[in-house]
Amino acid sequence: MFTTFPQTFAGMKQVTIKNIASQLNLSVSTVSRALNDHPDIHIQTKKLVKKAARDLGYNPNIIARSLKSSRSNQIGVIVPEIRHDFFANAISGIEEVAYQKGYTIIISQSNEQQEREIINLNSMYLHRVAGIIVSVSQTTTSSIHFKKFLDRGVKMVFFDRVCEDVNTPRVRIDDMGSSYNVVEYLINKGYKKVVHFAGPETLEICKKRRLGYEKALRDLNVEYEPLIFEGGMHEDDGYKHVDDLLKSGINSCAIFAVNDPVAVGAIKRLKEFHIKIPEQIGIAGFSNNPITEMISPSLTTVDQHSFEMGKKAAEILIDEIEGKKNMDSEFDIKLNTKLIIREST
Amino acid sequence: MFTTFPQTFAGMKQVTIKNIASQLNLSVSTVSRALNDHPDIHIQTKKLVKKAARDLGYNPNIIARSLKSSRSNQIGVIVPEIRHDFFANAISGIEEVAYQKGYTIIISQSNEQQEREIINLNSMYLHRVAGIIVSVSQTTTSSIHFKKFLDRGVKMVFFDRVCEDVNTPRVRIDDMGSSYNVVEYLINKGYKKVVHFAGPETLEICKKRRLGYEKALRDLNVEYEPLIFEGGMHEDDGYKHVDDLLKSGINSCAIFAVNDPVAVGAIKRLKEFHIKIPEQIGIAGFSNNPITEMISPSLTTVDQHSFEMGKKAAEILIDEIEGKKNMDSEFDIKLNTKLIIREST
DNA sequence: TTTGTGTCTGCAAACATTTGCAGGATTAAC
DNA sequence: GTTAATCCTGCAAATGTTTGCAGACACAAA
Repeated sequence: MFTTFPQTFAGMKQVTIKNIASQLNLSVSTVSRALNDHPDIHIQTKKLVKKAARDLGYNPNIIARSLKSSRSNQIGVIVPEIRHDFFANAISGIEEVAYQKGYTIIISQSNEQQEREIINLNSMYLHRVAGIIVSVSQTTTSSIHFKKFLDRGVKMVFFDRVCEDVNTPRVRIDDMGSSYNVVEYLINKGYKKVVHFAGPETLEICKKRRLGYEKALRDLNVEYEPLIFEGGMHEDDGYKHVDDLLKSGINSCAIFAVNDPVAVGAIKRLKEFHIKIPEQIGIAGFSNNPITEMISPSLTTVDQHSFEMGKKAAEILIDEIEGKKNMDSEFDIKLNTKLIIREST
Repeated sequence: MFTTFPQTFAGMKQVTIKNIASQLNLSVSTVSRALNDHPDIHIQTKKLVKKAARDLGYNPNIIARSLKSSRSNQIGVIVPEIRHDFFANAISGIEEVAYQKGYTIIISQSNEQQEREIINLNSMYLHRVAGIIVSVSQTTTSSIHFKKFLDRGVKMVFFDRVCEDVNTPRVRIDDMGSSYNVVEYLINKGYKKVVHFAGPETLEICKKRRLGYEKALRDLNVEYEPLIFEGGMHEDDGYKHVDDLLKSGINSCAIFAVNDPVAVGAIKRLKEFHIKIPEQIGIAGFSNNPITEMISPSLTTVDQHSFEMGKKAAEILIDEIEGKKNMDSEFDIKLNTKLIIREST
């Protein structure tokens, strides 16, 4: 008889505002207003209604509510792949602030496919999400699908992998500056030559990191040409690049890899050749994946504060949704990164 | 004039079934039926309606639809922490099959707090999700909140961290059998003693792993008592356990850790003592986190197929939602695990 | 008595859909 | 000419809320 929860059973009809109304001999509108603390309603009535609502186990029907208001409290999140450490952390951050502010997140992954990005975007639009947070896929070449929904008034915020030619708030790191710092550090550390294992040029972040590398070499007046090995962003890419590097006759230098997996692949291959790290060849990655701390030698890398990035993106979006003019929202936010120096350099 | 998308602009009213109806001089019901391929509607009418829908850029209002049908195509997912590698992978798997079958996932994390689990559960219920996939939090001691919603007819599937006293499909690994295998392997490998770094007893999976350890020792007729160090599931726990282990006078054995982080913590500490792994002390973990492959020495562990686990859970839930009697759904699915042998043993 | 003011409540429409029921039209069978 | 059958379409209710407008009531001021 005395359970914590109202008496319910399978198939039981949901308790609506109507039930409360009839039980109390009030109209639905009065009940609705009472529950929403409308000033027109007598305080006594409010108390009465609220008590009845509690007793009956009333729960507002969110669906009906968003039908009426044509807006939901859901925030859409589209990322390339949930399982990637960086995105998993960012999502965690997003969920965290969404939860605090009373929003719910709905997630989908593009699997790096533009086509799927479009489908997901559309599905979220149909669900009348209050806003969407996106990190674009690697194969996304056009921004027309984003513009389409922006034109329809959908609030959108990009993070990390942003879409350059679309006018929305963006949250990312200063890729160029961060990679500049890494290269500068490597040079100061005494490495006579620094090569770069780059990612695909199509990804803005890869381009930026490469530019930072080049700029650092220029600024610091090193006497050699930039040497870049371009490839993907996975372990095998780094693994293969090492072969190419050694074949090119270089056997003493520092490697700056576009991200941690590539750096890890490189370390593996270097170890197979029994090359001494960091003495003979030093190596630095990018992202501060958990792996980097565990691997031997542990890897110098750049922390991107993925969790905070997610939080920031969510904060901006929600401010925008709620009409709070966030000063940040007009900008391109560049979060600080942190160079983490470990054994590999 | 010739864009890929229908002409729309900010604030533009959504195109409804009503618009199509009035444009074609049909009733809304006819249009609705035509779009849903109802047999009552003339084929010509259908074509007409569908063309008009395309031309006007009509999109069904999912909200209105689920208000009417009081069901959505959303699947709720509640996990302890999104950022944990295991859960991130499982979520990826869930999203993958959900996407294939036309569902959308909404995610929230309990942060290992029962209270938050309840709130999330409730929020999902209010959103009228079609079903919920759960991995329970560490601090969840009661199952009353799950029962509450099950009683209300909410479909639910548990994975990995299941709730024992609740009657729903479960997907998990055979923790006991898997840990049995690990211990058996360690003994066969020649380790004279195998100790266990256990997790909190409150977590079913930890209990099971411990039982597997104990059973293996019993079955294989080893002459020593089980030696268990109980603690949390993080790196520091493993780190500290090593101190306790050495203090107890043991300096040659194999360690079977409840999960990879604990094992990794142990490796770190062992290395600080310059203890030889695997010669002097061997060590095995559980989960096959990416770290385990990278760390030196690389860690023997058990692969849980997290991605597949997510997929399986989603498949079962969707079958249940759609009323397809999946044979599995009455069972406790135990996915195969795979012992991955690496340098640490 | 009328007018005004303030406080509280209800009617009914609106949101976009789906669907049971009924009815109109056409054709075929008796 | 009646009856039945088939095919197509529309009316109206229903889903659970919110909200503009109007009405009811009480009480005070003119």
